[in-house]
Amino acid sequence: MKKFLLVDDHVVVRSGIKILLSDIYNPSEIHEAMNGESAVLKLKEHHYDLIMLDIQMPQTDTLGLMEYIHITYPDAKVLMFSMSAENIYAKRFMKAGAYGFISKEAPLEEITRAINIILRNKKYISQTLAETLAEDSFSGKSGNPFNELSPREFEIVSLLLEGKTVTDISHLLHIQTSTVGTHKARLFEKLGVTNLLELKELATTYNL
Amino acid sequence: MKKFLLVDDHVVVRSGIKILLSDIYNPSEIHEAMNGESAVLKLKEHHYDLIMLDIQMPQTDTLGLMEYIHITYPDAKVLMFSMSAENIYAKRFMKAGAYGFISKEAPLEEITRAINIILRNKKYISQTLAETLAEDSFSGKSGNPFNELSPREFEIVSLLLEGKTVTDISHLLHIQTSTVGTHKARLFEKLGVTNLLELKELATTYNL
DNA sequence: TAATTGTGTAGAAAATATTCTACCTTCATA
DNA sequence: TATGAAGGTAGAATATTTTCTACACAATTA
Repeated sequence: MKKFLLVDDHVVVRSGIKILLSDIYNPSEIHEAMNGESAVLKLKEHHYDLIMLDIQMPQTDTLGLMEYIHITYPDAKVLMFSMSAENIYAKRFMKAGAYGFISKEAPLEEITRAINIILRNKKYISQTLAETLAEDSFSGKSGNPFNELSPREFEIVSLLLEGKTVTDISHLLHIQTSTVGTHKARLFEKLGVTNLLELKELATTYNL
Repeated sequence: MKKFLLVDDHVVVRSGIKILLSDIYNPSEIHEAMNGESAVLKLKEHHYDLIMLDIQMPQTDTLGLMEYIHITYPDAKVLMFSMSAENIYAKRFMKAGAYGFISKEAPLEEITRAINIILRNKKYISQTLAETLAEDSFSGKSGNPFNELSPREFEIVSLLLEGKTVTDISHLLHIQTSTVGTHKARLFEKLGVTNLLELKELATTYNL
């Protein structure tokens, strides 16, 4: 009897994963959370064999949540779910302790495979992610300038790309606007851009 | 016995909607398509009571698909599905003949309501969309929102899209920054955007 | 013709963003 | 173990942007 936790803000996505899971593991117990807060509460009360976590949720700092889970429950196995194709986020989440990263666009069999692998206590690495990782491991140069960013800078660049302002971000992250400003300036410098539109363009070419 | 067509590239989303639909209408026949091409083929062979169409699919021009469906099957009822919240595209899809537009973030009841309303041959308009539409319906506006701009506003929007700042523009045009600010605010209002990134996106969809 | 609407323009005040400097930590390494 | 680099944080001073209000001048319309 496996116990799962689904964290996703879309009711249709949760339903979809739910039937997928109950197709593979029957019987199984499946809990749902539609945001980080409720996920944290669930985790306090239950032990799960697998946590499936959507990386895009409004009002939720998913990377932070992933880190929290990893620190608080080092044995927890988290499979990150992304709406967009395999992207630059994958590596960061893996570094933060995720057991796997998969796109919702992936075929059913691959999702199933990922889940099975993780339940056998191994990390799931997709083909494309494996290639990216391999590429970086020689050549300290990653080719992708976004990888030069520190975790905090990356967090901020993501928010900036969502159209958030410096003030928005300072509230979201509970830090001063000057701090956000500093990060922003440093990351613009690292990426070699001078304004938001250039940043956007750069992000697009690296499909972030 | 209702017949549905789901067009979405995500297997989990399709599954989710599927159980939602079969909860509401039982028995029902539900077909799936994971891209525009396969949707077109399905439409040639079947008549559907409702088509649910995701607006975000890679390699698919969804607005074009919507127009095609509307022209080819004028009686077809299409409910657009968007991953993001109610957005600037809604209006354009409605104009292209959609029967409704709903965010996947919407609560289950609202999705259900939308489907029911459309099956009763009425268009489903969300509260927020209704407000936007009501506003324009007075002015017989053209398809391209950029045409609503005054010459000066258009001049400024172009410079903004080149990455120029308000100050840059005030120098270029020999006017005060507050003047540029006023134009900028008015044009954001007219275009229904709230930040530069949204403006950029809108401009891109109209390949400006 | 009088009233209204759309445009282009700013001044002033308020809100935001940027810059500069600086202080901790942590971590790698000479 | 001392040294220095990298990262996260701000305070303060500046600079820029936004907002609000207002006014003039068409063009349009009642």
